[in-house]
Amino acid sequence: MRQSKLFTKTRNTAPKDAVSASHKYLIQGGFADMLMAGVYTYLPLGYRVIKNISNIIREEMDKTGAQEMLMPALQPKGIWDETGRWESLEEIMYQFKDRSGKDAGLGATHEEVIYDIVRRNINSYKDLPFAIYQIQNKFRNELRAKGGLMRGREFMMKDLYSFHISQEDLDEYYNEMINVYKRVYERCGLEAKVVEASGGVFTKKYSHEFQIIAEAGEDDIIYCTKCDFAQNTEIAKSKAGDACPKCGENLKQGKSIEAGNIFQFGDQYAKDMNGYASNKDGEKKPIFMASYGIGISRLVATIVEIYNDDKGIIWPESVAPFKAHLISLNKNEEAEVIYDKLVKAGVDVLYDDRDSSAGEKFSDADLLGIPYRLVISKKTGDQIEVKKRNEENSEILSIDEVMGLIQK
RNA sequence: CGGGGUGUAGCUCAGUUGGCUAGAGCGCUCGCUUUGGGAGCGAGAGGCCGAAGGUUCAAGUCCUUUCACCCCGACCA
Repeated sequence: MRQSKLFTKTRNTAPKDAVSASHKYLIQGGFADMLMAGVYTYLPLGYRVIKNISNIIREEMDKTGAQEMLMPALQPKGIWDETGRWESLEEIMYQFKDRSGKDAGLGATHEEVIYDIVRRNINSYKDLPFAIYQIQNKFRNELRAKGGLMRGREFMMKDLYSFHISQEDLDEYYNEMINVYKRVYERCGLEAKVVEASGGVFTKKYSHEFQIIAEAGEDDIIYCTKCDFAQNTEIAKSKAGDACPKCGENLKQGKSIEAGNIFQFGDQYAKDMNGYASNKDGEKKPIFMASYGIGISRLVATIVEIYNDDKGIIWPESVAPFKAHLISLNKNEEAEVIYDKLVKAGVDVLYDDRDSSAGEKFSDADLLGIPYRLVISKKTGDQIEVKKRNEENSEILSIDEVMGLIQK
C-alpha cells in the first residue's frame, strides 16, 4: 500500500476532547472516524487491525468446533417478549415502530434470535452439544458513549452461543472457553484476568468477565499480581492488601477494561422459549445455553491503551495493520525497487512514498506504530535501516536480511 | 437524566465594553528552493460565526429556544 494513496491522512493534532491514548491516537492516525457520539467508521488502517483480531478469534473459535454464521441486527419484538427482555432491556436496546406500526429493535445481543432457530431445529441429544458464533455490529443505547472506541453505541462484537443437553456438559464447554478466551487475548498481546461477576442487566446468572488492567478502564477490580485471581469490586469479598486466596500474594486494586464476558443461562431459555430435545432415554430435556462475547472494537482500543508511548501506537505484530513501514527519503529510486520486492514476497508493507519531509515521515511512522520501520535514503545505499517501533536502536541490513527478519 | 464545558475555514484556535469588508497557525492548490525528526519563500482558494427567533442604527459578540459534541455523575454487554 502506498501511503500517498491511503484513505485517510494523519492529522497533526489530536481531537480536542480526547482524553485516553487510544481515543487520541486512533483518530489522529486515521484508524477511525466519528460519525456521531459512540458511532465510528473503521477507516482502512483501523479495519486492517479489526480483521487481524477477527481472524485470531475465528481461528480460536473454529478450533473448538464452533461454526460461524451471521444473524440479523433488525429484530421483531415478539421473541423478546417471550423472555421478558423487551421490557427489561428497553433502556439499552434501540426500540421503535416501523411504518406499519410493528415494534422492532436493533440487536443489543442475540440470545433470542439464536434460541428461536435452535428450538425449531434441534430435537435430539444427538445434535448436541454445538456452538455458533458471529462477528457483527451490536447496538446499545448507552446513556453516554465515551473514550472513542472504548464504549460505543454501535460496536463490533464476536458473540458465541453454545447449546447442551445438560448442565454438566455446559460446564465443561464453558470452562474450556475460559482458556480459549485467555489464548485469544494472549495472541493480541494482552494479559486477561478472569473475574467472577454479576451478569448486569442481561442475566442474573453465573458469569465471568475478562479484564485487562489499564488506567483508562471503567471497571475497578481487586487482583493478584502473581496469579490470575481477580474479583470485580462490585461483588468482591476481598480488598487491597489482603492475601490472595489462591497464592497468598498481596492483592492490589486497580482500574481495568472489560474485554470480554461470558454467561451461563442454563435452562432459562428452554423454559422461556420452549426449547427441548430428547435424551438417550427418549425423555424431553431442556436445551441449555451459554453466551460468550468479545468486544472487538473495544479490543482495538484496549490494545492501544496498553501499547503506546508519547509518540503514538506500538502495535503487537499479531494485530498490526501492516508488518513493515517502508520510508523513502530524498525521492529515492531504490525504495521503489525494495517496495516491489517486499510486495512480491507477500510482506504487508505500507510504503511512505509521499513527497514530504523526513521529520513528518518519522513522526507519522511513530504515530501509526507499525512494527518494523524500514528507511531508505542516500545514506543507506542498497541497504536498509531497520528499526523496530518498540526499540530505540536501528541497524543497517541487506534486503535479504530484512526479509529473513520480517518473515520469521 | 443531573452538574460542568464547547460549537467561528478541512483541523487546532483567537476575536476587547456590540462598531467598517471575519482572523492566525496547520492543512489544501500553483511556482521555486529544500529533504535523517512535523522545511523555506512567494502567490492563491477556502466562512450562512451550529440552527431558529428576538433586542438594536448596528450582533460572531446581548437575550430566548433548540441541536450537536466533550468531561464528571447516575447507568453499563
